[in-house]
Amino acid sequence: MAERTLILVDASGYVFRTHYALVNQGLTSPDGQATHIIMGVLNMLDRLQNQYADASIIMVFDGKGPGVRAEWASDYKENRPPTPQDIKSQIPPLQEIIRARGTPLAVEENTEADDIIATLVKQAKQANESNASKQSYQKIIVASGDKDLAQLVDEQVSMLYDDKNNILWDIAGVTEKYGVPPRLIPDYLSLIGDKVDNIHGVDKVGPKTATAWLNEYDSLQGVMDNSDKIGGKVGENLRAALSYLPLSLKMNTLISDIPLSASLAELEQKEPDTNKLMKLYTKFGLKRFIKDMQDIDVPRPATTISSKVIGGDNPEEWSKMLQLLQGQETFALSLILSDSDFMVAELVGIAFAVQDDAGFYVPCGHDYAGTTDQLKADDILQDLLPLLTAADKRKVGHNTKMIAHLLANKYQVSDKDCDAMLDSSDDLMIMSYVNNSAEKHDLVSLSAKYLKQDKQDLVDLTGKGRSRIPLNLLDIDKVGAYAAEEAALCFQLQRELSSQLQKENTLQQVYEKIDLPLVKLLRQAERQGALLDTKILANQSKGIEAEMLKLQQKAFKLAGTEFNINSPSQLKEILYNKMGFSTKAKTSGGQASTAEHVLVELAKEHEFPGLILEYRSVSKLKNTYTDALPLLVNPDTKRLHTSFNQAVASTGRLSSVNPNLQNIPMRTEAGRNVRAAFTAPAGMVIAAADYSQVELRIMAQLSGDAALVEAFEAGQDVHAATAAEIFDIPLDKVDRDQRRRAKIINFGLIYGMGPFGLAKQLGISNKEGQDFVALYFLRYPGVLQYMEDVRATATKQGWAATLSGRRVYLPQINSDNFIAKQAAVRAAINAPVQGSAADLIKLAMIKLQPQLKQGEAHMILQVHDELVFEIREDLVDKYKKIIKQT
DNA sequence: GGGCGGTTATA
DNA sequence: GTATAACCGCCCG
Repeated sequence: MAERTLILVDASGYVFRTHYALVNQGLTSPDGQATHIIMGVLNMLDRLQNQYADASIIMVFDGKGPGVRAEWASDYKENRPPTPQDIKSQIPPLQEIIRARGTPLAVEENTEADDIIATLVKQAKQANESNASKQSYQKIIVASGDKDLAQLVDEQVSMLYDDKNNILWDIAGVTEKYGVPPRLIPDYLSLIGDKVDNIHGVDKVGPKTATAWLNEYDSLQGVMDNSDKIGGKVGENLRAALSYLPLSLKMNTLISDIPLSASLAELEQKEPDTNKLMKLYTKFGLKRFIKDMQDIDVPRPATTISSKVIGGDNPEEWSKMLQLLQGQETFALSLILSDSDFMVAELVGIAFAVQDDAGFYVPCGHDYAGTTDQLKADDILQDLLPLLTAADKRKVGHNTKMIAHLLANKYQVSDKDCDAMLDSSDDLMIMSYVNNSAEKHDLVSLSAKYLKQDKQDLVDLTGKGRSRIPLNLLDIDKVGAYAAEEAALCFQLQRELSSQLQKENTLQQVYEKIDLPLVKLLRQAERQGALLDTKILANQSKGIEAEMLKLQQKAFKLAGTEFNINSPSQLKEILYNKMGFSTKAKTSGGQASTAEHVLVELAKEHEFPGLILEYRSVSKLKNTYTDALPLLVNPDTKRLHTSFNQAVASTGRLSSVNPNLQNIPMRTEAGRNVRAAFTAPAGMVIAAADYSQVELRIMAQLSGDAALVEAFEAGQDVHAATAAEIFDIPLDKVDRDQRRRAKIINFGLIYGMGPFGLAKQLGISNKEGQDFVALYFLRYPGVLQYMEDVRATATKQGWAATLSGRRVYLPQINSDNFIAKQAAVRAAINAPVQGSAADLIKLAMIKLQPQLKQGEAHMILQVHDELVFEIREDLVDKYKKIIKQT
């Protein structure tokens, strides 16, 4: 059992105490709201957390509402003056801040903090006695200046009466202070009474008399029983009070069995929500707390790069900076953005470098209390735009598409200016990708690889997950040092990567003629976005939900038990242990697989696996598409903006994220309904153009195989032609199954499939598979030759090349691990095919874009061999020709 | 919350 | 038997 200290803070008590202590300090937030209580209580909390570093601290507040004592005595607290507005207004934000700090907070409606504390004390003691409890409390401390709470003190519980001077009372301490032990505190208070709370005591009895009586007769009951022995006026008063003293005692006794909405075990310190916290601190002008949060020790390698922050209080510096940039042929820039989503991001600051060892940072969007003066983003960009768009000035950035998005989205920079900027920029991410797509392209990796420099990592600055602090809330100097370093490293990297590309002319060409010019088209397509009919999808979701429920119920019935149908591991248990199906395949983890192809097999013997397949298919549709896509529609543009990643796919393909619009369903009827939700605005239509059999055509081109080339040149159905060849029959005698099998071979070919895989796919024996492949290569000897060539050169060089000269490196092709090596060989065979097709469509996009007039036709998506456009209805024929021709 | 395995959507 | 992205469950810290 873990042992620690539990501190229960009478937060409401502190609220009142700090109010009267600090009310004259005039502390306010930027918008004039009083903050002295927030400040005072947080200071107290910080003190406690520092002093009791390992303690569990719970902040306990009074809840709204009259509470049970008002039922017992209708005049309870009647003499209290109304709570000052200054106090009332600070409690909700204070509680919000405490919650954001992750510090547990206990508050219950119609309940006083004292009673909650008494209840928690009781729970803590029970935990200490229980063997089942995971947590025990070595010490229980009640932090309060309120004498009521002194009654809780015993061998396990002490009371922190004054946290500043660390005055901690045990039983002896309480006894010394009040003259009676803690257990008699309610009795003591009842005799004295409380004018303000309207708890009636005995007239003329104060602390002295109360102490004396209690020491004589041991308890209030004892005093009452002996009331006739007490003479004089106080004796009379005591006898007069006998009727109501039991009620007073009840009022003064804390209640320790309050039903709590969160038990002690649930009141745990959590990770702070730093983002929210920074916002709250900023809102209330709590500068010290902001500084504390920003004061993160960033592990920094010794850097030789100097940084300078250009503030808004010094416009001449900015002018000098601009002049400096004007005099340069090349400058690097690094943008600090508020968000990774290009549709949302705003500029926080911008860094420049014109030399290897220095950078400048111009902050403009830091947004916390206590920032130094900043220039305005609009002014900076207005001054900068001529430089950014100047054709004779080379800009260097990392992920320049993002930079252009920001300018276009938030700072009204025109498409023309964005294009002009991108046309005169180098993108280090793209340069690295062209140089070697198999490596990483982030600046930390590039700095390490090309410059042997240890670049500061962004997460060291911001933290991650819930504790991440957005860059606009981070200290200007810290972000400035980071951004300036980044800009200087970009400046250096451009030189290194340029010379790297120049060593290989074909790579230089791929960069200049394909991947770099593509950046601006992708930005436009992403910005244009796709229009989505969310009503259609919402309807589908509803239908699917009902269907899922039905399928699930049926499946439970057949299985004879309920289980999580989404869990492969639970399904595996049901299928193979409970229901007795035989396992057909294993997962990579060695477990019995429940993958689609397995369930298809099992579905032949029983209804159950088919139900699972059906359920999976519809739940995939719902979770990934019909439910998820509408959530990603941008509220401003009402469109779906994917982001094309130009530097992840090893072969040169693009990929699409947030959302992935390259895997919208197509094959099944229900899936195609998702496609139907992609629409065009009035007067426009969606149009798609795709290459026919592009990869096989490229295989024909690469191999020069006579039969394959001829099939395409004659305009034949290539799968039928292949069937005719290998089954040795006339083209017009090929049946459906023969065509199907030929198609499988053709595709397998592109993927570097061997006889074994083919046999499995076609459901034939390994021997038949071998015969098939042999026969294929007999008919297409050029293809065989090509594959052997690729295998040999890839093994020798470590890479394979596409038609445009793009390289696909295969790090594992000389691996000692046979499996890994074989996989690399297959990738080597596929890479020129897939990669050349990627080059081809990229070139087509670049050629096409200038022919698409604004407002008439827009490219909105690329799906590997397909381009999707939005075209004005009346111009479809015109653009159809242009697109097809191009 | 992060990472990974399993599964499934696309070309 | 190539290339991707996203979702869910599950385990870990």
